[in-house]
Amino acid sequence: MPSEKRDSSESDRTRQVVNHIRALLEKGALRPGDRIPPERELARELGISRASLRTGIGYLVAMGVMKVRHGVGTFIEDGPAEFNKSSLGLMGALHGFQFWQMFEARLIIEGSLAALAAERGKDEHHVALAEQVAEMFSIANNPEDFLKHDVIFHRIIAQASGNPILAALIETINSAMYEKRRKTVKRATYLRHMAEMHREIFRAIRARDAAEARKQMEEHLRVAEDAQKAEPRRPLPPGSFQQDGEKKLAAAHSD
Amino acid sequence: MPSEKRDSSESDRTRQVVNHIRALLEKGALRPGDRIPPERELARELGISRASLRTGIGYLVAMGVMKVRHGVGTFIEDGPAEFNKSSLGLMGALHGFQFWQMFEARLIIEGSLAALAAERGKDEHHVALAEQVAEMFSIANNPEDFLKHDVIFHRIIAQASGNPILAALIETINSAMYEKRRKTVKRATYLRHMAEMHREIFRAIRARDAAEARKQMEEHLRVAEDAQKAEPRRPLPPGSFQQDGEKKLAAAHSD
DNA sequence: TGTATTCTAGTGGTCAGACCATAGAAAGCT
DNA sequence: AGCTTTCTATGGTCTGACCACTAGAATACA
Repeated sequence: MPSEKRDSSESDRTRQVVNHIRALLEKGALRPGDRIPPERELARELGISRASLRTGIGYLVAMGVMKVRHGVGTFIEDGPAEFNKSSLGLMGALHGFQFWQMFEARLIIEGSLAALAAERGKDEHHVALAEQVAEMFSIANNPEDFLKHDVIFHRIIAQASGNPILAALIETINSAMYEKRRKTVKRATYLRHMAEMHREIFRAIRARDAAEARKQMEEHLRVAEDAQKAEPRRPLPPGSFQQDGEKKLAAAHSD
Repeated sequence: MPSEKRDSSESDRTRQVVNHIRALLEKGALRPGDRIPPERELARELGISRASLRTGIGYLVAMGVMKVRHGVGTFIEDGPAEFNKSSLGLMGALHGFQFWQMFEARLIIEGSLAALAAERGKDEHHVALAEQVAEMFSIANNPEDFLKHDVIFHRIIAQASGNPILAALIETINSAMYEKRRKTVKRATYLRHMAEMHREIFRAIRARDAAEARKQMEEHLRVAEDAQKAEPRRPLPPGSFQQDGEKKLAAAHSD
């Protein structure tokens, strides 16, 4: 008999819970924002202990599919698609990610996202982008607020690209970088320049000029990276990535 | 006082466990493949119940940082960096990912990966790639084995790119597609053509021709996608993605 | 002596039930 | 009405017992 593919990382009960939820999601019986039944009740329905149910829920929470609110209930995540915020940080700790690599990944993905958005963006996206750009200009002296609109601007582009998978990936990366960006932008004196760059990106997207959109986005991100680099080098805060770390090729051949 | 950023998805005990492991990873006291102490023992050390410890471990397992082997022990994951295999599938069920979107993401990321590999690849990578290509030619009539070398080939390129973050992302995507590819390749009669395409990619990388490497890779993936599409359309197997699904813009504006 | 079988210690998986902590709703007070 | 207190529902944690799996040791067999 051909043995079934088993992801040995999940035990039977956990798998049972995950499949149950997945089935409900695929059937459309469960949608973002919905609440699932109380643990005691759902455990009884599934015929498993509450502890096992909680293991399965924890698994789904860790993957960014569900969210638990103590004293309130357990819900299907309803924000933009992304992997769990801390996942990249943990993987960084394990595999020695470095910051320039995050910027590189961001440059590649967001560049393509901008190009796709130029090709596929609808009017509603153009409107939303224009609004964010306008906001950036109007409050160009409040770094905190500025960053907020910056994040939304990029998120709309991801949305406009029509590829939610790439959107989820970049959302994960940006989440991991958010704290650092927040500190950087705080002392930024170039917010107006930033706003102008965003406007250029927007114009290219609205003009459906994919190549230009990519170019502007890449330039924008390079400037952002340089600004980051210019930051005073403080000792590594807890949870940051390593400064260096060569990896061996060995693992690549694992069967 | 500025309130601390709290990821409300993790309770205190879970956080405690995750931070403990993270700290050990960052300190280098824990490396890929290492085993952590037995649950009963570690729980006592941390001063928490075994149940809580297990919650934390489950969290780390779900994020692909650890792996549990029943009856043996709990280990730090030692394979290539990637998010949990089922994460993309779950997110797909939740956000309606489609297959063409996976191919598109793959095209973009692997194209860039090939270009980076051309720029940064070392001799050892060239050697390893050549070996895989040779294997592909030699066993071009055994689809199962062929796919194995195909996977390794792409993994080496990711490694050679020098960006483990992008490598982890593509590894996650490829994992999610593996089962489907396995079925496709089974009836493939064009394996020799595939091998030739891989050889072209390899040559471009060895010649350090980034543009050509990207071009060849993209062409290769387009052919692979067409082969996939030519597959007989069977009813959606459990765990697959939806056929269609427009998303609203609303979520993008969430604060 | 070498091999197959059985046993056993170690370790993760599940269960049951109790009690704690939190958030929101309801009731009571002024 | 508006504030405070209490109650209720729901998730969080603990304890300790028992089940299930794995690997290696001990044993039996040839």
